[in-house]
Amino acid sequence: MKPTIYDVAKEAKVSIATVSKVINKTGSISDPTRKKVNKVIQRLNYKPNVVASALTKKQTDSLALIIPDISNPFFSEISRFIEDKAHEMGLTLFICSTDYNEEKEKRYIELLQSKQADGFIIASGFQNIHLVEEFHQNNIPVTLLAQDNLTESFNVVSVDDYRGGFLAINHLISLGHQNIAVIAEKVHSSTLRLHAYRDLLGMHGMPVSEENVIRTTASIQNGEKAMLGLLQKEDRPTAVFAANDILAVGALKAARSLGLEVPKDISVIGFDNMILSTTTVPELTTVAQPIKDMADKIVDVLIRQIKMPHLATERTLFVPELIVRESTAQPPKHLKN
Amino acid sequence: MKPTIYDVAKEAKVSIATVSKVINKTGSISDPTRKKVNKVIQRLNYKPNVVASALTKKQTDSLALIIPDISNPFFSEISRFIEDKAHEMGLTLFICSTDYNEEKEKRYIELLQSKQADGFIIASGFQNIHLVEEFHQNNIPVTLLAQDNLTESFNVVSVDDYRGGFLAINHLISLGHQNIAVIAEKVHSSTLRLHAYRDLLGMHGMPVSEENVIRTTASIQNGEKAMLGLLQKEDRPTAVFAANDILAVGALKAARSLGLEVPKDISVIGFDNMILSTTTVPELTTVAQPIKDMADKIVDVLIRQIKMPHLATERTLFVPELIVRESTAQPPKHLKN
DNA sequence: ATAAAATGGTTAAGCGCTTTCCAAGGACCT
DNA sequence: AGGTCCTTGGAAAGCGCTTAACCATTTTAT
Repeated sequence: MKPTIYDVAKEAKVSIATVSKVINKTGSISDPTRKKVNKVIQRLNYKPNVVASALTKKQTDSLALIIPDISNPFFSEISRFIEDKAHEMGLTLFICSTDYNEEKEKRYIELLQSKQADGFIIASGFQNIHLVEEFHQNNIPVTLLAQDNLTESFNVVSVDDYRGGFLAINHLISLGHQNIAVIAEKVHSSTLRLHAYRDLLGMHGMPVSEENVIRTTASIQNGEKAMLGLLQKEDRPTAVFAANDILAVGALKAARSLGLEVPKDISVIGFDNMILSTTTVPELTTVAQPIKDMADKIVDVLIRQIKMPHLATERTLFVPELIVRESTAQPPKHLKN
Repeated sequence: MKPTIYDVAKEAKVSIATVSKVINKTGSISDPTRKKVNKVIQRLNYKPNVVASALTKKQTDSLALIIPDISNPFFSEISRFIEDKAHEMGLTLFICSTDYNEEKEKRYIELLQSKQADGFIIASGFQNIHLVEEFHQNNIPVTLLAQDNLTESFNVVSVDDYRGGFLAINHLISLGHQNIAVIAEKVHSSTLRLHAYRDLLGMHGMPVSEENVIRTTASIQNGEKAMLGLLQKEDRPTAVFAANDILAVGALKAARSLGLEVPKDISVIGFDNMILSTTTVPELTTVAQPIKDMADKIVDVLIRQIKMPHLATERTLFVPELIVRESTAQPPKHLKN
């Protein structure tokens, strides 16, 4: 049998209270007894049962991270940073992939409530925001990641999506593009990126043709399909802004399959700056999110909320950065006016 | 306050034992009382505290998955399948990234033992196998993933790495390549792939030059660096087998940076068939592991071991498959003999 | 009709910890 | 010498659940 605190206490000839206190460095314990207890702990290879301690402390020192899909590189990269930060703060992480599926969202959230997670991080792409609103009523700490919801007062940390969209479109416009299309996910953050597109085109007196904005879900195939549609149009765009790199990679593939050269014939810009964006040919111009900073911040915010539940909510927006690589250039000459 | 089983019992005017039994569908409870209890559970929005139940049952219904890095696409893809399967079996998963770092390995394993994980999955890339051996002594269920260790009798599920290497090299040889190099990770599975290389070259009477085998760790940069070295040699290989796709992508980049065309000037073959391998130009010829099957199998094996600790250990090797895409071709004419 | 078994539910112990409260003893002061 | 304070450690309650043991009915078998 695994040794328990009782075994340690008996061997060390002290009470279990004392053992508990030396483990947790609480109370006041003299040096000799502390050493004696520690020696026994070593000898028995005793490991405290944190399930038991969680039950008494009503606190599990674990967080839940709810994302659409860990196999999506954007989420796996950010998850990694969140894991590191959480671990650094002495917390463990449950990572759950919900596939943009409300059913799964519900199941996982109930499960993790049962598991007594101390707090929840809900990432972009979460469908049923009502589920999250229930957290508020039950006073469960939540913070939203890259999902800037304005209807309720959640703590959120995100990139400034509008600004990111602005950066991307502005880059294309300043290269001389007049006919710019967008392929965007059907999630809130992409909608914000899209707003920047519309606003900026408006500011430059360019018409926004609805044919030029495609809404889809993130996958290489969908990016490909969307791009194919765009390229078959009569008045084909000279540049496309894909609202994430996955979609952009699909767009690149589509262009290539039609024999079009990027960026000579058409420019493509992505968003997120995932590893993917350096493995393509040409390498992808994109907008980078400071995901490490975001990861650190979100666990800080969540911990703060756990410790001090009644603090004001806070929204943190990080500023994105344009990364110019090889996939954008001036539009083809004959198309310029 | 969150409702407990006592609240439900009081409201339903039954004992907590009865409530427990209807929740767990154990014992024999009449239909009327069951309905009555369930109604109260609904009304109070009661969620059983699984921390408490874990303490009494001495079982947490959770597994630990120890991998080097969740942000590596190979691991994030397979983690996703493992998560799905575990969840399907009613288990949750702790995923931990150890960065090939013995320090972190140790910390995480102790942590997860404290958390009372019911079983452990140790993935390829785990450095300190002694840590795992301790599991055996403590009777903690472990199974090894894609890490075919022969020194101890662990349960393992893996791809047949030797056969995979064989497939890759055989493909290159049958295309006519005589001068084949290898870039391999410094992990056991890659070593097996390397054995196939040596054996096959031997069988065909080709000399194995040690200059042609590079050992490194998995990253795009390392692949690039290794390839650069290979290409600067006098007697440059006409084909290279990268023991995983990450390395292969690096190799592709290196070739391109030197103005070499793949596969016209040099062939590259990868291993793993990650999404990455379809996003490159040219698309990567590679060896696919059936990771979904492997994922399903490994949780089955682990669960079996948890339930029946004294069953014989079992090693399951899945057979890999060659996926021919665009990055391999016959060697350049002037180099053939 | 009576014994045996099945049914439906309760009581109570215990899982391995944390933490509050208390007591004993020593140091220090008046 | 007696009182006060501080330090160190222990006793015991309780966290929310499961489950063995038990009891009282009711059903079934003989």
